[in-house]
Amino acid sequence: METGRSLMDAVRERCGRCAGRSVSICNAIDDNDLPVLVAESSRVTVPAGRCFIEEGAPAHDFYVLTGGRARLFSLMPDGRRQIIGFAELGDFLGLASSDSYAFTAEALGDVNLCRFPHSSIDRLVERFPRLRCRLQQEASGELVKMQARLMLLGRKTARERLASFLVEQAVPCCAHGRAVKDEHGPLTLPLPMSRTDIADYLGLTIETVSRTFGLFKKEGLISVKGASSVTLLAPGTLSSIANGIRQG
Amino acid sequence: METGRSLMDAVRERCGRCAGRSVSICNAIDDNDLPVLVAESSRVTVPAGRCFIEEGAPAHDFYVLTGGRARLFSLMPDGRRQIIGFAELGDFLGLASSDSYAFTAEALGDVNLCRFPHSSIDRLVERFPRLRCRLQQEASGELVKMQARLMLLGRKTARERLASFLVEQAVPCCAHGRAVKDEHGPLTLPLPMSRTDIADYLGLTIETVSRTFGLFKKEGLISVKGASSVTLLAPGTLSSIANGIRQG
DNA sequence: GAAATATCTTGATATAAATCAACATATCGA
DNA sequence: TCGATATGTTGATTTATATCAAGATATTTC
Repeated sequence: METGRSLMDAVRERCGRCAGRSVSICNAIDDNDLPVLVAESSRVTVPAGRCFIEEGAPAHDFYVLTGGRARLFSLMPDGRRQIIGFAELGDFLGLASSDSYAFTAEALGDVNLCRFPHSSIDRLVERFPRLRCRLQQEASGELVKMQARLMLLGRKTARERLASFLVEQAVPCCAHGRAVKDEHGPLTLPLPMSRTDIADYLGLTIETVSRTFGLFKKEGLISVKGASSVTLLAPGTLSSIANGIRQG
Repeated sequence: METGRSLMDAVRERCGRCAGRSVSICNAIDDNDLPVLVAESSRVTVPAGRCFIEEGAPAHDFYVLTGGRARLFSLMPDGRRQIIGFAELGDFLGLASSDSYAFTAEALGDVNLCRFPHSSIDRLVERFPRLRCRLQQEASGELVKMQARLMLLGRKTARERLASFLVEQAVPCCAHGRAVKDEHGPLTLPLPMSRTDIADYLGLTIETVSRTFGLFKKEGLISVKGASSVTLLAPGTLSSIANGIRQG
């Protein structure tokens, strides 16, 4: 059974070591069934700055992000940009599309992906009904996040927006399920995106973002190392600011 | 077969005459199978101003809106409100929730609904696999709309927001699939929501909404009858403004 | 490792939209 | 039908954030 053996090797290589295995939609599929997953998908590597989904282009594939981070955004004709989200490990991309993609996805650093053609997802879903539920769950979670972002963009102040952003970035760094509180002590986060990205994510200008970082620093809420790393010194206070409970 | 006959009568009563039948998720189910749908759901009538979904409450049910309109919103602790959307005929409510609802739903006028407990949807989906696709499609469409709303709230001016709102309200009034253009001539829309609702939907204040209505009126883009009805005199121009192509 | 370039921060000023305030119109209840 | 209440409009002023403009750090390139 040479074929069987080498297939298992391929699977071990692809899914066995995949960092996204347990957090992505792939966790709806048993280890035993991984060969099917491998057969229906292909691995893609995208260098920093390259787009792998283009707004308006025909939507043929879904992607699972298995390494690195990406910015998702739309543009207005005059170049105004709104960043929809920062995709991270395990995120499923391409749900928000009918015939064509509703956003562009661009690698922040180097990015690893698994590409699933729509037809592959159809076959997988047919074979593993649990996957359908998992996709549904993914869509629901995405919708809930979107609603929170509407509140942020429609009704929050610049301070509240930046605080919300920092707390949101901290969530994956925290123990699962726990809220962000002061008691957890300082929390250091990487910020792989530029200030411009943060501004376009929060509906602000780069200057306002920079100034607000400055204020938080002065107030002892954060400390900054070289613009691409922050330490939350008072995560709970930031969380209160984010929710409009406390103003500073 | 008296039972059979009366059941068919009940079905004819409930789904046969339902205005939402062809636009809601129910269109994934054949006429022959409607009795199952009737058995798994119940009709609900909600008087004007009453909430039928409460943000944070445990999410037990989905709803299909079959008459009237509803405002969906979240609140911040200090009362700031963001309207997530205005639900209309055929809309499927409750997808954006995990254990608890992510928004409150409040009847604008009197509202008719079909309530589907989660368990009923599970059974229906098991029995009619096409329904799963339809739900997926519903979620995708919702996500695409949400992304457009992020751009609106994050990057558009007051003029662009109101123009976007008016064009959006016009879509269900247009022939299906056609874009809103000037050639279609004047388009009269009911506006069942208050100015405050519109403001909270667009991330503006009531005064700014009112002033922008005033400007559009003066510029001959719209005419207004008693605050709850607008006529779009130049739908195409409004559409250009909405997309930031033209500023006035 | 120094120059060149890009990114970020900080300051001065402008402005779109918010807030405060008065008035007008519509809706409702007796 | 009329007064009372809610809702919407318009005007004057304030303010949070954008814009304009330098300067300061990073980062990259040779």
